[in-house]
Amino acid sequence: MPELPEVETTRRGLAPHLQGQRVEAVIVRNRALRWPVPRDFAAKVSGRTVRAVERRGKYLLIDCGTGWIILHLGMSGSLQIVPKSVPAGKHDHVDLVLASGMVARLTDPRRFGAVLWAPDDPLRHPLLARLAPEPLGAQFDAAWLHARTRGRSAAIKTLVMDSHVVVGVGNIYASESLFHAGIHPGLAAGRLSLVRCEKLVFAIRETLAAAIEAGGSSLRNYVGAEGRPGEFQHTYFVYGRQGDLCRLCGTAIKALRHGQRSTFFCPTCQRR
DNA sequence: CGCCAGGCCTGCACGC
DNA sequence: TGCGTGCAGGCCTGGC
Repeated sequence: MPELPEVETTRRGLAPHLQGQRVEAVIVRNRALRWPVPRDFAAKVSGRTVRAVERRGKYLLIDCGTGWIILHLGMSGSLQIVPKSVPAGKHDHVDLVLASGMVARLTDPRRFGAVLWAPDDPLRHPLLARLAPEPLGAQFDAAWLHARTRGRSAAIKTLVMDSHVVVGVGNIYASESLFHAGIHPGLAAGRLSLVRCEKLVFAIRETLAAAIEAGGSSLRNYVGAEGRPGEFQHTYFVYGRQGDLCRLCGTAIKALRHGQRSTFFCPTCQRR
């Protein structure tokens, strides 16, 4: 589910409720996430006051002063702020009970998400240490994308989703960005010219920024921290639109598979 | 029943 | 030898 825009939407919704709040208690109902929630997680976090809620790629980072919570929403996760009187449901695995009387509650039916503890700089954690630049940051530019794709024969779609090339772009926004850049998803990445790298970088930034603006996309069960669904899915040009007509040229949208993931594109607007 | 689903790690065989 | 690459598999539940 959540790609960068959904994670950023969650971060923005969460931050005002968490910042400066003391975590009175931590309830772990199910440790069996993507990786087990550390046994001492509750002990590490209880009693700490949250300094900041940050994000790196699709990871949420909660600064507890004495260490950081590293949180990933996986495929089906969401993190919501609710009053602590709200009873926990079947898929509510972790609660941070706040002094304010609210809880930050992690819900994740498929349990592909993660809740980890980093005693120091979370950016040095093995999962984060080798991540590519942020797509909305200055480091991610045409020169970077061009350099990272030289000599690569894999489809550009695959590389756009590779966190060593750029972080945060998942299956939906990869298809959408390539559409906006006019690039065929199956193009061998190494054949992308610098000018087209420029277009793709621009398209990725614009697509993600617009999605954040819309509060992310809601497919199935995604909701932001305040429980509001995102609206960006109404703006899709290609994702999930196989057989529907291209909003720009009227050609039927086609589907492909790259690395077991479905890809959608307009055969007229997108060229190799 | 089988297949699909927004993520991401590991491991394998293969070809250069 | 060591990459890059495309797979399959794993972690899970739920909807069609």
